[in-house]
Amino acid sequence: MPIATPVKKHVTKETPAPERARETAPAEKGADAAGEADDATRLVEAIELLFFAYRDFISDPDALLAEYDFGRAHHRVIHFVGRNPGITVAELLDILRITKQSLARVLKQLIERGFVAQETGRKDRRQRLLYLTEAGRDLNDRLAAPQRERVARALLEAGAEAGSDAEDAWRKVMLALLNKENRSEVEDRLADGRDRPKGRKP
Amino acid sequence: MPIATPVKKHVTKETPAPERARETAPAEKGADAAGEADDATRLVEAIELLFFAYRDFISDPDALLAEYDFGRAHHRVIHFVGRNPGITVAELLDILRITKQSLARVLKQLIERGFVAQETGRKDRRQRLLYLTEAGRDLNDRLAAPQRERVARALLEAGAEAGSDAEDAWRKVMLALLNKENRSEVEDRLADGRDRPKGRKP
DNA sequence: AAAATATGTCAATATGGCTGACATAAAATC
DNA sequence: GATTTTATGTCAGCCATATTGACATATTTT
Repeated sequence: MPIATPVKKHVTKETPAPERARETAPAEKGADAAGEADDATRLVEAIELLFFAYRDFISDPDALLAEYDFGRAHHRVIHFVGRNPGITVAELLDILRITKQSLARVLKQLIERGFVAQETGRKDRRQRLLYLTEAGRDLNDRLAAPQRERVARALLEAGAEAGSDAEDAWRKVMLALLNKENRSEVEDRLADGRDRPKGRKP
Repeated sequence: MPIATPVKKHVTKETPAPERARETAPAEKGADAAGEADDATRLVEAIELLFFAYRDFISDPDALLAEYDFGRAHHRVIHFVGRNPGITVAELLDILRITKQSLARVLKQLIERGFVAQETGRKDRRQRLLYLTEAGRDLNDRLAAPQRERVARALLEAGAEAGSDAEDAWRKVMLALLNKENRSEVEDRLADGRDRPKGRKP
């Protein structure tokens, strides 16, 4: 599917800005003779913004993961277990949208190497509740650091330009991009209603 | 690497909202006793927003691609060739951040099946300039449609809530999320300075 | 003439998805 | 209490898409 960023194994490259001199691009889309951005163009640009932002965004922790011989799959698990201590396997699968067989592989490695711990559920002893170990929390933090910095910087930069509620506007748009069925799931853990309890429904 | 969404081959599943009743999540992060979102939490939430928004966003065209037996890689190529008619292989590689061997495979298929056409560069005859064929433009459009709709809807919803410059703020943040080296590259094709010519430097 | 560049291609490998089938333990239901 | 359902784990194989390294070709630059 669409415009999902690839993985890039050994963080190499860094090409030095290509010449970009198009010859004769046949038909420059639609109505932008002088300086009008028609809706279609604006929307396609938004699509690309998502692509590029995400591409750069997820490029941050790669080097670190490589040191551990982990991949993005491991990162995702670590992140969401870190965010939802005691999450069940089923819930994790629901977030990640992968099969249990796929999850099993990375989860097994994470457990073997001591980043994730399991615990039998007390109410339902079939369940395996997942937690980060000390090492797991540590790695999680080191992985998140560059991403947090990136977001913080971006919000600052943009906020300075666009008004201090830029962050709020950004969040609202991002949230509105979700499938409706996922809104509440995500909203639950979000700051929108700061008072709401996070990740549980007692 | 981190929190990049998986591919989901045969668009199945759709789990019916799990129970989500955590037992005793040990330590609920940091300082949110009552209703305070510390910076770290806000930033982590932003990270997740990017993950979830992107996950849903790229899920749109999957069904369509499957009809053609294409994957996300094909979509990416079609999109960027469509946006940059006459783009060279090297430029495309630079955008996609993959190796030429990886590109070669999907590009070959797209050419064989008549969605992309090559043309020898006139100034530099080593170059292969890439264009979408009629069929390619058509597919590109059909792929983009649900994504455009999604973005349009999101901007509307959020704009209604957050003021009409929500779009502007959103774009500024998204752009600020990019690596500095990529800013100008991306800005070039963006609406920020509506007057600037797109994708060329004559 | 030699070197650098743009592209293509062969071959091997890894990651992380997928499917299907089956196994176990615990809970829920009849 | 027996049966069925649920949560999880696991084996085995497949596929898409990425990687690396090496090398070939045509063309442009030096």
